[in-house]
Amino acid sequence: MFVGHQHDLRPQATAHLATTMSFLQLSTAELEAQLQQTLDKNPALELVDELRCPQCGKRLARYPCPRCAAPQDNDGLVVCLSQRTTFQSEPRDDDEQDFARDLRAPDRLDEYILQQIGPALTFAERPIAAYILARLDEHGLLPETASEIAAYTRARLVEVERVLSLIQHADPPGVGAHTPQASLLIQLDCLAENAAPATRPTLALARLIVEKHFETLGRHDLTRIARQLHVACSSVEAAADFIQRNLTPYPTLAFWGEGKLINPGNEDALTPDITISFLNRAEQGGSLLVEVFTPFSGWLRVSPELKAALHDCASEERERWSQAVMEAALVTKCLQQRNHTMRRLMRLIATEQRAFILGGDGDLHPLTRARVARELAVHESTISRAVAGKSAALPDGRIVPLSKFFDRSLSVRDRVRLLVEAETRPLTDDQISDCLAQQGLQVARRTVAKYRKMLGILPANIRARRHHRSITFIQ
DNA sequence: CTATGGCACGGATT
DNA sequence: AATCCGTGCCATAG
Repeated sequence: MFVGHQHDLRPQATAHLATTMSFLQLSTAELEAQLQQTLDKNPALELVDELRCPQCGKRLARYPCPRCAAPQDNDGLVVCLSQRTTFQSEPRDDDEQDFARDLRAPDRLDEYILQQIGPALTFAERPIAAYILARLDEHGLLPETASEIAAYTRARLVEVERVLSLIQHADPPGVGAHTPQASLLIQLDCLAENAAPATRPTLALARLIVEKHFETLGRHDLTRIARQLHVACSSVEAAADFIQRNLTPYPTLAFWGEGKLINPGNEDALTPDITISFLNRAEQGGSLLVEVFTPFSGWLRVSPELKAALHDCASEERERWSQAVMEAALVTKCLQQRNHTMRRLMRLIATEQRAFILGGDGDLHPLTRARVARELAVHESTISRAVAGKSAALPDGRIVPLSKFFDRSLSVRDRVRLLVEAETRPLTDDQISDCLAQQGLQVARRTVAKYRKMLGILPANIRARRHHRSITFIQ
């Protein structure tokens, strides 16, 4: 979602401003499209593999030429498109969070599922599957009904239902269900296929409870269920415990483990605009290499030939070409600006959030765009634009949107997650709040509740025991 | 009475 | 100026 390229020729001042701004907020892919378009249309702008100094003729790795006096008149007409910024970040004295973090599981849920069901799909069913997967919410549930999907994809209901069934029975079982209840039922069915005979009765009872007494189960009124089903209370308890232990109302959580949510609408997490890696093998403690991706490699410049030829041509032509040259100069200048800003921004982020880059969510320091803007002496909106819609690949393979570096509460959320993971008996929101206070974090009870919800953790009275990270086979 | 979730307000952030 | 976020208050369920 970017502002369309202006085909008309505006007064320079506005055009400059507009281009600088819009370039900055473009992701690499979007920038590539824009640039390609401009390259095709504007003969004054050219892309060259290597650049030679107009004075000494030497091949340049930097512009302007470090040896010769910089050609002042050409200033701003050339931009290098291979960006590499390296720097040392301060060695840290305190913590020793140097243990290896486990590497990430597969990245995208929709791809993962598509991989599984792909072979079973007919050609016509593929778009339906793609649509459904795109519409999953962050818990892996499907807000729309099958008939709505059918209407939207102009497919027959039976086809949609078939695809839906495939998705629901693919690996994180229960994905694509309409409600948590439906999801649980599907998960139970999947479990039933491999169930050992001994667990069959429990399984059957669990299914019955979920199907007919879901509401009551939610209130944890087990005795009532037992009474209505004419079953022993202990059996109901066993079934409830089984459900608690092996199922999750949020299928993706089971799959992604501890609270790593994916955002299906956010495809820019796939193609990072920036990579951060270790400069040498010296792993921790060394410097970080930050690399800002650019659409093309090489140099972008205003064609010197065309510029020279400007003088001797008809005045009518000259008008148009001079416009073209100016636009080309503008584009390169803006690109320089963009690169400069991105480089400075990333340097700051990488030093400031070194702990987070090396470690995990809990190590994120609070950082605001406003502060970055102040330190870099640019306007706040500049930082906003620079951050918007871009993502960075971290040394350990995580791909995070740049906005994550500015998440105010990520580290606290992580603390909450750890607390709940380590709990022996369910902690109430108030207790969690107290624990946090002991760690020096003053967080209101109400806020803990919000974080809990964000993490997909059920309220204390519902989660009797720790929940498992994935559905395991029963023996 | 306790634990939560909903609504909404104020201040910070973008 | 618009939006986001933490939080307090209140209703509700157990």
